[in-house]
Amino acid sequence: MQPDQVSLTLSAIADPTRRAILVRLMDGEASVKELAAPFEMSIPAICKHLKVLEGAGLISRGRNAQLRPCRLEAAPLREAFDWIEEFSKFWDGSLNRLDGLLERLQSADGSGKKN
Amino acid sequence: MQPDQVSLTLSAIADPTRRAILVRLMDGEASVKELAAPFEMSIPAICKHLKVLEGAGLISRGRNAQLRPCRLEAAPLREAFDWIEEFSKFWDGSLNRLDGLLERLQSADGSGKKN
DNA sequence: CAGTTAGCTAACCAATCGGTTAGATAGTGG
DNA sequence: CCACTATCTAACCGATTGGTTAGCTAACTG
Repeated sequence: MQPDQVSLTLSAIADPTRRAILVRLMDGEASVKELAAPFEMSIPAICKHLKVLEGAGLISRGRNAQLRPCRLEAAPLREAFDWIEEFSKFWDGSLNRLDGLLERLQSADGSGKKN
Repeated sequence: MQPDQVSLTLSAIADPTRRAILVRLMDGEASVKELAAPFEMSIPAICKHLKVLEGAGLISRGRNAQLRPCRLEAAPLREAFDWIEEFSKFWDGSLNRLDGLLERLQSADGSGKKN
């Protein structure tokens, strides 16, 4: 059973090395060697991480001479972001986020629906 | 090396079963048996998932007779949410391509500090 | 051309993950 | 006390993960 896109995205960014790579790519394209520089692991290890990121659609690769520059593709993050956001009314404790406020207004307005 | 909290949170919610459990807990507390009901896996498998969620601080457990009710603890999600949010500017527009273009123009224009 | 550089694949390894079954533990209720 | 219910632990298993080294391909460079 192949995993859904949200699972793919979340497990890709669950690794700190891969998160650091994505953060680095916010500054713009980078080659594999450039991406590998800050880490103490081998280039093939970075290649594997890049493959995971590419498999999740979080980066795309170009071609420039013998370089294969990586570019950030943030679109899949949106779905993961939206999933987590559903829980925003449960942190901060007191429903003081806009979402929670709106929900309370709605349920106060309609016929006494839920608790 | 123990993983940081964000990695812990993200890998906990990278699993669809665990995400479904958290969604269920938005409706309120539930026992292990109740949480296990929608799934085709054994109770011990669910126990393991709950242990992962508890280890990430995403649920807390109570005690009520022989029941060990689970309660949603959404606070750790906020950090993960905040991390992803940093990328929001890259997913709504085609801003990232413009950004990359601008950067390439800049580095072509400025001192060739590359590679 | 030969040599160097960038990147990839293959094979291997230990550790972790996600599930199982079997059995232990603890609380409830006749 | 006995039986039942709910939950957890232990031991095991196959698949996946995250890393390694060795060796390959492709493109630039002198």
